[in-house]
Amino acid sequence: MPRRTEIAKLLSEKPIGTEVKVMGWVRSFRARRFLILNDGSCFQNLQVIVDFERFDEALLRKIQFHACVAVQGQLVESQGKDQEVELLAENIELLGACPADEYPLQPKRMTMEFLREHAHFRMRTLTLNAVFRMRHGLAYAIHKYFHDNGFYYLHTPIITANDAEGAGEMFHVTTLDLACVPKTEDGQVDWKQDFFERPTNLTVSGQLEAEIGALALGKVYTFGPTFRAENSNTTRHLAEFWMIEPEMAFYDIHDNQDLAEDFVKYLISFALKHYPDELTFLDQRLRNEEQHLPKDKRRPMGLIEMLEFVLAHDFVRITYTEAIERLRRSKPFKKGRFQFEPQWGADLQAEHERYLVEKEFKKPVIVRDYPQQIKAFYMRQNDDDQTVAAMDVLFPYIGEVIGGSQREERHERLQQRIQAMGIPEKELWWYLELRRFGGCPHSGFGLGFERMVQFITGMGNIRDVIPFPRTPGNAEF
RNA sequence: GCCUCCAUAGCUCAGUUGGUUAGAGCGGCGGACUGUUAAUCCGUAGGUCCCAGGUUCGAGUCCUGGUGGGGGCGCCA
Repeated sequence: MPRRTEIAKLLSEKPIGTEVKVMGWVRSFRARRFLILNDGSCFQNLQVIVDFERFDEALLRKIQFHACVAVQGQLVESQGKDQEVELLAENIELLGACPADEYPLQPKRMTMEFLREHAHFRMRTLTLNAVFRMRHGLAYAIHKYFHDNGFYYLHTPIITANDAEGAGEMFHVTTLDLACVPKTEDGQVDWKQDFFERPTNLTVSGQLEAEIGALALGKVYTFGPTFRAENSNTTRHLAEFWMIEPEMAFYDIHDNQDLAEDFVKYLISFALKHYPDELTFLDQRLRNEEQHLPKDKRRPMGLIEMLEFVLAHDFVRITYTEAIERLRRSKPFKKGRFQFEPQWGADLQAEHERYLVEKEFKKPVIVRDYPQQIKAFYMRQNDDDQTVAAMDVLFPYIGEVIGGSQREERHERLQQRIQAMGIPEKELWWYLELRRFGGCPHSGFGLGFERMVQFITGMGNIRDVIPFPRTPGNAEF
């Protein structure tokens, strides 16, 4: 009895004439003769030829959609045209039945909304299968890119007492009994009795801690879960998402932009090179989806074509001030099509970003030097005293994929900003000390992992590129 | 948080100005078929029309409230 072989190995090595054993889930069983198996080792399936007269009728009946079977037999050259090799079944064993009259999934098109309600089965579908293989590949590519470029992977804390980052609403972390919260004499919550003896939260960013790393190791990056308790209901937001945050000593805002562009392009080229089967499928899927849309709502390019296009062109780099000028000269503004007026001092709205990326330049755009009043306290003030060295990388369809900045390394300036913005200075004592003791110019950015996966897979909703999405009111799986 | 749309068979949907017994395709189940690739063909079962209330002679259809979900905006990554 041969040992089990993974389908990926059979399809790449094609040991024709040998006796093999595979295990996998049934994708389809046509004419009681053609059994299509997938074992997750690759996106491709293996076709098994079943001579039904040689097998027990009761067994054949149980070979249903997504049932799990083990098949032993000889690998031969295929007579059909869509595969090179196939397996002639000599022995079939049912590992796990999947009664079709009760199983919610069906071998047909299902909506993403329906699949989300069956999240424990959904990655068995072709689309989610392709997405999560890609997600893995990109996670690997991220580590590889940074490792190959001399970065160190820094693990920043998930539980933090830092309340000053200002990146968003936070989830509280406590072991206190919520039904009976201990109070101090003046009626406040007595945090001294909590686990950490102070209020703590789930992190909204590892950036401030990454800066500690950068000022010792030179180039570091974080890659971990991040939490935002915002009541955001969009196709681009999650309450729990994964963020990549490189932080580099001696990098200014231009070095930062160079890195961001090179990094993102590396991820795209990695996907194109290593996941052609998945991308071809996702490309076709997107075409099929868009057939239901009116022509003007469809994407101008297919998925793969768009990825190649992004790789082939330099990202546009403009200042915020220039972006506002261009927006005010634009057709949609003159025709009153914008809901919000582009105005110096106000943040760019989603409609403005979309116009710049999809209409004006038709490629990714990096906007830098934003007004300081709309950006975070730690961003470095420019010499004009009005703007800060912030940058956002804007992509078609998903908008802001990266936000970053050169950090304010001058102690007095940073302290002034913290005071001006009313942030409790006491909590940031260690952050300020980084500027007093051996500080240096440094920069970094945050990339939303799921948004990148969304862009590369063409998925419209961010909930379909993370296995177990956390959104307001939803934590079932 | 704001705005908006949707909820009919297991799934995707149709259902006319309110009218009698609620439909299709796919899937399921039963059968035929030994080279299929979304197989095909024949047959068959399957419904609390999301929930509660209201208008009406009569509600899947209209109104109010609720629940669940989608999309847009804001916040951001």
